[in-house]
Amino acid sequence: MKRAPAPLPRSFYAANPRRGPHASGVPFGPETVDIARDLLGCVLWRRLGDELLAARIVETEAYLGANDRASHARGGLRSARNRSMYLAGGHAYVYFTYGMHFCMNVVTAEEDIAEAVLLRAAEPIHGIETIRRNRPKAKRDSDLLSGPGKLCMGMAINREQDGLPLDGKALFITAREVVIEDQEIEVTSRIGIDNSGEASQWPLRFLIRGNPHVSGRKR
DNA sequence: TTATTGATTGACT
DNA sequence: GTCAATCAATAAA
Repeated sequence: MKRAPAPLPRSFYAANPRRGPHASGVPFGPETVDIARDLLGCVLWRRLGDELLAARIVETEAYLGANDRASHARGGLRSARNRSMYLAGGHAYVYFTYGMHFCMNVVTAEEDIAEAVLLRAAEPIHGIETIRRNRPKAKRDSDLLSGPGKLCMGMAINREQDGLPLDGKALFITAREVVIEDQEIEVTSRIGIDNSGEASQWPLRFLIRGNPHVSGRKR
């Protein structure tokens, strides 16, 4: 069985949302934006019994808590669904949407600050046979994890992983194995949140430029 | 209590 | 390009 590197330390996820304006132009939540960027290239691991699945993160989006109209925590809302968003940085927030899909976030910042990074797409690097079985409708390998719902389906992530720490046995994230230059990172507005006013335009989506495993239709 | 909508995907024209 | 699937969370009444 493949041996995984050590998980990222909890300090990796310790954003400080009160530090001030950010160079991105977003008027708050500076560090969670940086964590969304830094998560590109990091590896998401999932243990299923004896088997380890792994995928390199290639697309993320930052969600900035109470002041972000697109966030499930907009206006400071607390509910049974978004409870995990208020955990300390370094936990998973997994939710169910459209009656059929799960999406996984990496919670950032301190406890009671509901900031998080949505994992939108990844590139399978280990356990790909199992990932293919989990994604029977995928027509090619670059579609196995090329969207937030696909990523959860392929990596067998569901309600049971909501609230888990990201340095645990069943689910964890490890550091980049190669350098990623700033020029390799593309920044856009977020997907699927058109009804969130100005927040719809904020540059909070990060992806590895030209990577075939990102979300969206392919040529 | 009922109605609307969604951090999506996949099939179809 | 359009649209159905499918249901929980949230909003509206």
